[in-house]
Amino acid sequence: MGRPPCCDKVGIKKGPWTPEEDIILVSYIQEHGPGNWRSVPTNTGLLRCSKSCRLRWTNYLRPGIKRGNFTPHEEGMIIHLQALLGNKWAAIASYLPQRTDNDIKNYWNTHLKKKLKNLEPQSSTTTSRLVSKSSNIERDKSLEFASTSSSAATTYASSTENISRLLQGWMRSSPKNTNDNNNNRKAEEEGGDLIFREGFESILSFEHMNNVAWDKVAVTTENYNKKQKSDVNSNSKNNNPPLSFLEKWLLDESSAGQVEDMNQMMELSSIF
DNA sequence: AATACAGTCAACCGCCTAGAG
DNA sequence: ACTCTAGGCGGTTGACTGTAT
Repeated sequence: MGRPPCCDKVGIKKGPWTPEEDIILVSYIQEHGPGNWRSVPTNTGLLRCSKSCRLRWTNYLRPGIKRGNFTPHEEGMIIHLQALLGNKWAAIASYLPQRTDNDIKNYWNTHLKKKLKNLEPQSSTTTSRLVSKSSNIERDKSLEFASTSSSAATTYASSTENISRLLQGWMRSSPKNTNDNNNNRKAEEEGGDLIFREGFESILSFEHMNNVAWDKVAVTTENYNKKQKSDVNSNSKNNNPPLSFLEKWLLDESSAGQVEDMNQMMELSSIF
């Protein structure tokens, strides 16, 4: 007898999410906070399984997600961390809070693997040299992340982004924002209200919006912030090394590529 | 213009784990 | 101590788009 499905698959919808579904999910999470995914389909009427709801939230709708091109620094961090941790995408993502594990995994599989393979004959000795090389190659490229390399699903991708921006607008409006969140969004602060408004107006322009409980898609961020707090607490219990060290190492842009040999890499590995 | 091929990425599948009962 | 289940994770798939021929 095989493992039972995570949810009753009869009548479960699959495939890409629609804007309407996103709004329903976002409004529900806004009210109840993320978690208890099992009850989400039941309570919202979404014909999606709980896993699908969780995935959609964590990978696309969650506030603070950065979409689009990876910067050379992010790229370097991913390469460093992949060398240290292996394909532990969730662990790697925990050091790139604006990126999702899925995004990092996709980026690794589609870009970095290839890039490292191409560089391998020239420099097989150290990961960090690879980082340095790849960083240099990309250094002159734009750091902007507004447009993605592929325009796949462009129409709806922008809608998703708008939902995310809307949520960021909520987060900004909350006095409980963490310093980290504030720092991460520093660049977005300029014109933030405009972005918020644009996102909001864009969402309002969707068809079929009459069915959405807009009174629920409202001001309070209490539940979400509570969850965020508890997530911060639970993160302190995970197996990751102290962020203070990694911050020093990873977040110091100038240090990228300065670790010259594998011995140093191994020293770093030993803390894990 | 039509077709084939390659690249990208959102979403699914199934296994693993932690925690509740 | 054991079972059950929700949530988390990594691997993989398939739809879609862009590019080459």
